[in-house]
Amino acid sequence: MTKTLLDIYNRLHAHFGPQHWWPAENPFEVMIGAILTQNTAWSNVEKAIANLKRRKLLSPRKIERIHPRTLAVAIRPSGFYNEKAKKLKAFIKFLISFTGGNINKLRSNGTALLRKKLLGIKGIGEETADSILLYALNKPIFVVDAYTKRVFTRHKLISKDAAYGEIQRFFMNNLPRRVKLFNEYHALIVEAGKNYCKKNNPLCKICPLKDFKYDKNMV
DNA sequence: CACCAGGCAAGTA
DNA sequence: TACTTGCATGGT
Repeated sequence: MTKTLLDIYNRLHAHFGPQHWWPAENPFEVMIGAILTQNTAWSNVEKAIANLKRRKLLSPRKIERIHPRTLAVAIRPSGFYNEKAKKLKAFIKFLISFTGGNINKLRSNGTALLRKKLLGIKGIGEETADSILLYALNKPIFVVDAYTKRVFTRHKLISKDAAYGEIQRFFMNNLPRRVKLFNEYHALIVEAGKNYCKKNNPLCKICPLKDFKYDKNMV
């Protein structure tokens, strides 16, 4: 039952190799990056993060105190900077009120509670919440994004109109609940989506999943 | 020039 | 509920 999704994972991993996500120095940086990368190329997020580091702003207390306009200027390269400045402030406000900015204390809470809390913050939706849970807090939850939907729809493994939660359950119900696996799998899907499952290229000849024989009853 | 990128919330019908 | 639109930079 869990065999086929694992087979796809193995195929992708053999092709692309380990992805080393999330590229950041610490969990706090992961959380900031998760917000900054919303609908934005990662290369632009890197510039914004570098600006924050250069200005010594990459800490809960600094972002708590800084004026939104100043914060917006620093994160400008990541786009939607006024919106994202608000989002960062809202997230930090939650973080400080909830655990005083202590990440370990944050991590000591259950996944379901944390997810609910994160979704209550203006600017954090399901993907961002799950990215924070998995990549910053090491919680076993599967991250779904546009690539996940595109790749698995193209390969006819999920329906076109599947909601976020359905797709997430599809993976979580059919894979061993391991943080490392969820981490690597999502990153590999992103890599596959970037490289192969593009628009105008649905039948890519070198797609690593091209000749993959899947079982219709895999789930 | 157009299109896209590791989304989300608010508005409309 | 199911679309649509605003938000914005930087790479191809």
